[in-house]
Amino acid sequence: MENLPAHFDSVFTVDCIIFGFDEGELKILLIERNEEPFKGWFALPGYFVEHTEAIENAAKRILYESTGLKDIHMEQFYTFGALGRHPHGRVITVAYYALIRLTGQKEVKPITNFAKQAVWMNVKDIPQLAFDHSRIFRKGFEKIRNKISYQPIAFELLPEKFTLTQLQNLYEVILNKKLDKRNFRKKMLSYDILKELDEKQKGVSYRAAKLYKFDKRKYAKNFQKELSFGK
Amino acid sequence: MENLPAHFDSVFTVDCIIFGFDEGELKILLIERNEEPFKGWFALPGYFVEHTEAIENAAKRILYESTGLKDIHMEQFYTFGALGRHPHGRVITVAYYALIRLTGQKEVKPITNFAKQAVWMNVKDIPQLAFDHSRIFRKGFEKIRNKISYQPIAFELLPEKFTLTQLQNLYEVILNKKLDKRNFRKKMLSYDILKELDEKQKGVSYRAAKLYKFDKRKYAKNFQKELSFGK
DNA sequence: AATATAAGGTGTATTTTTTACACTAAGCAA
DNA sequence: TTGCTTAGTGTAAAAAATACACCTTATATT
Repeated sequence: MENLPAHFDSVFTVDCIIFGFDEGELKILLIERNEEPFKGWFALPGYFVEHTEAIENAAKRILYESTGLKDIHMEQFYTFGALGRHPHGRVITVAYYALIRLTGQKEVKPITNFAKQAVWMNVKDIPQLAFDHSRIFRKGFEKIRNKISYQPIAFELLPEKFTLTQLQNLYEVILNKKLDKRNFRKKMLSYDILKELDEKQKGVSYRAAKLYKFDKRKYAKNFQKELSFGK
Repeated sequence: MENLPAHFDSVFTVDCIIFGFDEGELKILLIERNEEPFKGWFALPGYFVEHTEAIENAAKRILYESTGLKDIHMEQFYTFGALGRHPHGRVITVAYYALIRLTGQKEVKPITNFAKQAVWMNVKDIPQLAFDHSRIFRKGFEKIRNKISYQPIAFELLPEKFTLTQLQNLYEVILNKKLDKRNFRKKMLSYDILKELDEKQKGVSYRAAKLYKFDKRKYAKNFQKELSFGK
């Protein structure tokens, strides 16, 4: 790397908040650290970024190593670079979140590096995390909470076919408030971004609900106009 | 820096989009590069981050060196780390924007490092920039465009005392659309975050308008409730 | 077969918010 | 005094958001 002064080099890492939705609960994947510092603490999955890879690639790699999944919706949301956030020196951390479909997914392949175990933990029960990961988590959670109101990210967390009640539950968990069933359905359907399937829920011991799919084509068509200007 | 593997070190920098509003135009500060690569091109002000400083501090330093200003509203908005974005190797860049009061400000102290000159350029006339700075600019501009609709950032760009017409002009320039005067005033005043002053505009060759101030106290009081939940 | 259980699914009236729209008032300059 | 330029103001209509309760349907239980 000619011309770039080496004394400006910094250590930096990517950390990921991996969200999943299962049994009505929003969860994130945490690893239990096997090494100092913060041995025995829970932490967000993360790792160093190589000299030769793009940041985004590092994020994808971490997701793959934590879950075995590829081609997942990931988004960078903030970069943490305060002094003293890592006990061994200044470390820059670029934080991403990922939204994955937990339902149907069998097992999560746990990380071996630095990790004793990997667990899915309800966002309502997250303990104090290693380093400044509690802060990172709060910031990322806030990000998806804002985003869900104007971008179709909820569908990344649901199975491909879902009921309106499942969709509403997910909104309720992320927004942390109860929503009115009739108003929710009216509004969601008015966006005209769902495809109603000729299919119903199975294996429930009560009246089965209709299944829907997110329709990317309709979404693109109907929200193109969002970009143009009214008066 | 014991314990952290040196081969993960990366070069990284902070770049700033410094926005100013003057004579009805939204402008950013650009420097003309004096050195290769991209000698003679315009670029965002930026510099390497030292080992021993927090990212945010580097951003403040760059702002100070470019404008002589301190205690300015700055916000980090994205980190760029693709391969090939710098011809001499992989460079990570954390991007910030700053909102400053240009009106009343005399001169901008130009950067000497790497810079031939520093100029204020209307956001509508930005040429192709060095490196991937065009992309950084677009992303930052988009950020403030979104943000202005739900956060009181406009006031950072206006003089302390301003007229409603000036405020509306600023919204129009950032949102890139004409707004209705009556509706704009009605809505803005309904937020109850402005203090009407017993003072009028001076030095205009037509009827002088009332001056207003942004009232932080009112803002805090009235938008506390935003955080609580309705049904 | 009848009944109980549990969630699915639906409409309307009210309130609030957003939009569209045009003229008079004030101050300065010629 | 007249002309010019921007300041400042209200109302009606449309659209969006909210509040609210009952019947339907599928399964499980007796």
